[in-house]
Amino acid sequence: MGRMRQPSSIRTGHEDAILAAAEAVFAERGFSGATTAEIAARAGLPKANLHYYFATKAELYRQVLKGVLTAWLSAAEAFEADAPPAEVLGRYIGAKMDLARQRPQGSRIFASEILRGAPEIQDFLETTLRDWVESRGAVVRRWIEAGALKPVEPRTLFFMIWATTQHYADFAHQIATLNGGMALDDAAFAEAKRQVIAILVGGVLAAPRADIAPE
Amino acid sequence: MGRMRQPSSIRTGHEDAILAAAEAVFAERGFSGATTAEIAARAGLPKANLHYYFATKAELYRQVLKGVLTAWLSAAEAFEADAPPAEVLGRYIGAKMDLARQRPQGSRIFASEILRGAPEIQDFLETTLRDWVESRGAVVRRWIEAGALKPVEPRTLFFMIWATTQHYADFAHQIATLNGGMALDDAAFAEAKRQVIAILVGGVLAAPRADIAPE
DNA sequence: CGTCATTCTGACCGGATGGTCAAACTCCCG
DNA sequence: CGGGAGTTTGACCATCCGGTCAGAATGACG
Repeated sequence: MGRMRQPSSIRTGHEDAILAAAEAVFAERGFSGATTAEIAARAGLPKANLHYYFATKAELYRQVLKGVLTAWLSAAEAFEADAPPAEVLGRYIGAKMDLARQRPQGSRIFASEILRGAPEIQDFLETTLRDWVESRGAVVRRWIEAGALKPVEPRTLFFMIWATTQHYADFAHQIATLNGGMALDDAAFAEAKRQVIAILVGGVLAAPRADIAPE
Repeated sequence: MGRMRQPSSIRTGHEDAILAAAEAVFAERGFSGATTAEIAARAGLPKANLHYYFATKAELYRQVLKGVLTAWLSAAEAFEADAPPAEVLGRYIGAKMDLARQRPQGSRIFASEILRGAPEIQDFLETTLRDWVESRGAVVRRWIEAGALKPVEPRTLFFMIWATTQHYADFAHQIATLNGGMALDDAAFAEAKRQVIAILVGGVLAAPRADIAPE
């Protein structure tokens, strides 16, 4: 509506509509199953118009993925702050659970992309993500050395966190089916979030007293 | 080779070859991305011959899925035996980790199917799986009442187990990339398996002494 | 060896889909 | 009001892909 300068408001408006529609369709159908015709229809535009803004389906897909990774990086920041391990981990897991709840489509696109062998985001995995794992892994190792955590390979812990939190987005259909056919309501999800945090954090936190630790 | 009676050996032989090729291709490309031509080529047969044994791509896909679910049910049996919770859970998680290691393709096809909204296995989810969750959920609840487990919603526990174990199959590419570009070797996987079991079981087992349980 | 069922396969077809294009339309600015 | 940049769109095209089919090859059996 308002008049913008450089990128005409009509342009960004339509681009955003297309990106939103594309995110939904890619999440539902996967890259191969998605059609530009359906994306265009859901964005309320003729197909030719979509191709005016995004030359190819692959290019559009890449733009969508970029948005997804940006959101992921935001949640990843919850791992900052030097606080007690239980607090940092709990906050991080909570942030990832919230992301799975609020933007499940992004998680699904990411999962689908990895399943295909990450043809479009291999670079992200090898640079940004690898660096992230290395730096936070060092933090985890420090906690272990300080006796605050059980001795675990940091990556194993990250994988468990990612797997569990993203499961609530990627497998939401299965979860809903096992919930009587209805998606978890806010209360049920909040409770699941609490329990996931409790189990994971409780699972890696060093036992309160070493002398009674089992095994 | 040998002469069989009812199903000619040539028939079952080719069917098996096609099913194996199909499992690989469906896992790599998803249902939409897979082509009958590639499946046939990988099975060493002309495309028309594939369609002689399996009328449609969807029919072939269903057959592959059936095999996947059968394998899943086998692993699910590890939840039997009335033994201490830690043992039963550990054995079950271990079985699922082994399955993820040995038949990652099956897990990927399942994941891809759920992502699409389970168009082909909705029935399985609503019957077999729902029953399984209900019966084992009852077991978990009994453990909780007996004070052996922390009070958790059984489904939350199952989701965490499924998510984590299947992650090692579904996200193997990401794991490999974060492992320096190489898949986990047997030793690394065995160690991961041990830690996953320790964290999950340790996370739900009731604290050794209630009087020092946090929170 | 003759006959019939099964298996094999190259050639083909129709529909779907990603992408193109030229002609129109809109809007801004001088 | 004139004109050019930016935007819109129906019509169109080439390719890919699932699936068909007729006829040939193969094998089983009396």
